[in-house]
Amino acid sequence: MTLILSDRFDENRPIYLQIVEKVKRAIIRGDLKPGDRLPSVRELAIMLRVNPNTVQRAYQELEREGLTFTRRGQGNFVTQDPAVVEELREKMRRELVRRVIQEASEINMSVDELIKTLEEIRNEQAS
Amino acid sequence: MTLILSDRFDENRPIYLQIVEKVKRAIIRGDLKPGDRLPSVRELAIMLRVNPNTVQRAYQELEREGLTFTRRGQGNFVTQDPAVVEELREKMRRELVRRVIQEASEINMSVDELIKTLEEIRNEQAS
DNA sequence: ATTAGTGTCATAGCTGAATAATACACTATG
DNA sequence: CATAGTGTATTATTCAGCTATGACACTAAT
Repeated sequence: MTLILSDRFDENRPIYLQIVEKVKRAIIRGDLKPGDRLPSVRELAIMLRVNPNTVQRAYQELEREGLTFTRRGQGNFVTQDPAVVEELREKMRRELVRRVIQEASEINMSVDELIKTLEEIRNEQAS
Repeated sequence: MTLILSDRFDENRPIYLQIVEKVKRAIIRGDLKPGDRLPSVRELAIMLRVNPNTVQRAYQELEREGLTFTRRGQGNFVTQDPAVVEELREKMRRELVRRVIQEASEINMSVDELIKTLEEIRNEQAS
């Protein structure tokens, strides 16, 4: 299956928004390609152990954002437009970097320190 | 005042937990030092425009975690133990780095790419 | 003693998120 | 046509978070 279902949900954020994020990441990774069909509402509900209504709400939000579209009786599909996917990819990367810098600054951690820590981890992985 | 109050709360996470995080960051930055008195429940409630009960809940959580203590009739204070503060600092730094690596991997962004992006930003700032 | 400022507790009410259980319309397939 | 699998909608219920309000005990200062 294309959607990671391993980890539990964060109890402190709405599940339907976490499903939205999960699908977005799958699209960015290419696990869900343009035109691909998403799991049906009922399928994904079972996989994630949530209510079908919750998945439905997530899918509505994805469609509202233009990332997916619906064919009644058939299912939900990833947008055909690769440009939209690329835009999403860049947006999420920028947002991630922006957030980490912001949060680091709030605990007196400079970009330099951030980089050094990441380099250490990279070098450990290499060994 | 020692606590940043500029930005609004994230509507998707409990306010009391966001207050907990806010206080923790102030402690790590040194804006709140060991032994320092926190704003009173009512004071902070007004500053953050929330209900005093919500601040109270946040303060209870901070005390439960051993970061603050209470003197009835006097207020809440930051723990006297600098080791506890240092431990918190290290924990939050580690957690931040761990999270960014995790989230990056979920959108096919390697540690290398992360570092390169951060370096670009650092160099821009230097100019 | 009185007063003002603390933390603390209790009750009630509101709202959004999530669940549970149905039902209905559409589409493809046999 | 019948069936199974789609999305969609409705209603009811539960729960956590938050607010509003009031009250009480403790502490320090006047």
